[in-house]
Amino acid sequence: MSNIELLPMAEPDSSDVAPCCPPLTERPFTVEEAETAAPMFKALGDPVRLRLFSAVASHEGGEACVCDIADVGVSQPTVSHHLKKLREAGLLTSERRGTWVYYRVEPSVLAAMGRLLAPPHTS
Amino acid sequence: MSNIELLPMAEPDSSDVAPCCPPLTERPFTVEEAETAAPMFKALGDPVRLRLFSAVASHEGGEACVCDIADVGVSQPTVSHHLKKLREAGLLTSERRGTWVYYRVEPSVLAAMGRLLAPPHTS
DNA sequence: GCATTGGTTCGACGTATGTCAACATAGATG
DNA sequence: CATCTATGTTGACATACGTCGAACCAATGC
Repeated sequence: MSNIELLPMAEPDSSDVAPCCPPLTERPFTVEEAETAAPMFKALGDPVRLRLFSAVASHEGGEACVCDIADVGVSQPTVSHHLKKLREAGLLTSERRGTWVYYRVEPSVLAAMGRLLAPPHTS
Repeated sequence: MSNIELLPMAEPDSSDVAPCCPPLTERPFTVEEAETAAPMFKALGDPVRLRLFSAVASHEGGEACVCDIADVGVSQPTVSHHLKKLREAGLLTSERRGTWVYYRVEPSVLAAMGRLLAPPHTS
């Protein structure tokens, strides 16, 4: 049911993060809105990055070690490069724990992008 | 009132667009899924294109004349170039009616992209 | 300390991209 | 037909991007 809000909510802004822009269909984007939102789409606009992001997002707990997702057909420096791009776009965060580096998705960003693409009321 | 499908449908591949992929968080994308979905994100990954797309999508009836949306700060050939990119990505369709050319959004694509970004079940 | 494994950073290279000015095309209008 | 307006296309240019190998840091184990 609607037990989605029962989480401790450690980060107080984790529910309304990235109120960057209204749905694309609501009104024409301003220059600022476009320059804020476009980098997120751009980051997902490469097949390798999309696979890396999907691999992290679909992994247990939305978190994955680089070693678990690095098999995407390009060299390891290239994987690192793409993960950095995803980090810079705000879609992923990274953390080193001992030997390995773990990447996790920023759930609020996913929700915000989904809201951007919400279809208009097809009444 | 569901007369949306009464159009002649000149291009046969414009109707079944984008049952392309599951949500990004469901499982790691395959190479094919990534190469299908990435171009759509890529097309929205430029600020000018994002503004053009939003301008069309938010216009009355999801349709707009080029002359109504061309004021985005770049030259007219550049606008035309970006609209072509959005067309090639399957996000927009164009149609000439008399003097003006009208662009409209492909609603199914919007829905498909929104589904891609659906957040995981936080149960 | 030294070797090993995991991951990032650094150059370098070829290709793609965004942009414009100039030209071309399509309808409308005289 | 001539001309004007609205879009699209072409060619050129600077910049950004994706990719790799090599060099470099970070933790672990000998």
